[in-house]
Amino acid sequence: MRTRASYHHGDLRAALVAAAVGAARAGGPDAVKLTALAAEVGVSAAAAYRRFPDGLEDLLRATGDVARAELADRIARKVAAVRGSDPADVARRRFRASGLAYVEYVSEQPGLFAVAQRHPSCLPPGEAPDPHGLLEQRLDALVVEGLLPAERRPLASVAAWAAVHGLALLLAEGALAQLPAAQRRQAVDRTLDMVERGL
Amino acid sequence: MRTRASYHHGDLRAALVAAAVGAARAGGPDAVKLTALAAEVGVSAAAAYRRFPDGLEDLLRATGDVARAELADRIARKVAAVRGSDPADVARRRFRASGLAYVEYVSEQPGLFAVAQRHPSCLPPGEAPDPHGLLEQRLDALVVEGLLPAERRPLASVAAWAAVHGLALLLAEGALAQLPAAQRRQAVDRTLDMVERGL
DNA sequence: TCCTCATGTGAACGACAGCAACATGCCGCG
DNA sequence: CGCGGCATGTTGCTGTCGTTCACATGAGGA
Repeated sequence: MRTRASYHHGDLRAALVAAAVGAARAGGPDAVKLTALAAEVGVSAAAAYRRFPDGLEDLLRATGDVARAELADRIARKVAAVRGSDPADVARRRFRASGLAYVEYVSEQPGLFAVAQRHPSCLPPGEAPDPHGLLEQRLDALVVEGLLPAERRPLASVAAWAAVHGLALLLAEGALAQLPAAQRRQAVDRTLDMVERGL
Repeated sequence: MRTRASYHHGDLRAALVAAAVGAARAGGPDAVKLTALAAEVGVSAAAAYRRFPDGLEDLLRATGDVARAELADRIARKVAAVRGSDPADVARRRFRASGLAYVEYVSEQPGLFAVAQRHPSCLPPGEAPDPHGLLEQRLDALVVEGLLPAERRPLASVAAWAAVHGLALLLAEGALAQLPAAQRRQAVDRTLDMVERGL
């Protein structure tokens, strides 16, 4: 990162994305304002259009990719932290851990996550972070361990994702946002129990 | 409804809400612009502030209440349409019908529903439409018919709501928005199966 | 050294939220 | 019947923001 105040910035794109991520964390998608962020970075608004030809929408897509990467990382770490000697038990606990990580991330970063929801990735499919792919892996592991019948494997990811995604949104910015911490944990456990039993 | 073009409008508040509902149906929350809607109704922007002291936010809350009322009505109708002679079977099918109605409404009116999500009601608790209350009624019926163990009744509404809410959002404006109709139906069935088994 | 193109600037336009001071007319009170 | 007050609307302004255009600058290669 160059602190030098030259005519050319050095890494304007990264600086703008970083500023946008900060604004989104604090105030959600509506707080990401191209004009204000360009000024914050020390650059005219028009300069931002060199790096983001479609303007604000491009910036929000890049910001959403940061959120998706953070989410995928959070899930991967929490899953990897689950250890044990019984493979079936590990598979089951890792599946729960992935759901829990999703809810935790959305609860901690509701504004940034909202950007990811509303603005699809600007990266090519191979490079884009893919939280959903991690869920598919967990479900495959459940099938391998005999915890999920193979005939129920199709569309299982949709059902599980829907439950966890909905719960996360209700807790983070929906009707359950005011729930005290103890009841939040109960709600998460109750929902994951339902998913586990019902999948 | 007065068509008369007098100095005083007659029912400006209702006219603005109706215009806002139309805009939200077509383009979501960001399409609701106080200035443009006031012009559409044939009134200056400042006039709208007489009826909505907090400006745009107030208008969006009132618009969200229309969405919540439509949703509650949709659910109530679909539930009431389920008839049969076996009370347990009726309770089970009515529970599914309420979830299906939720998904259908969100899929058909994603823009209007998004307003309801992001902007809480401006009505006193007693008068506000309450889709969630209808779900609680369905769950109570399941307990009465012995389809849901009483010890699982607490927080069951959270789990069921989360699954249906998440599914609706994924289908309406999320990653599953492009799914063809046949697979959409399968996704809904698969998710409701999970909820029914797992609750 | 000079040329070129990426990068950045300043100015301008239009849409919009919100506020303030002024205008209008409906309705009730004397 | 007339008059005055208050709800209702209006014009006009300020500030923010997205977006575009013509122009300026400077870094690096021919």
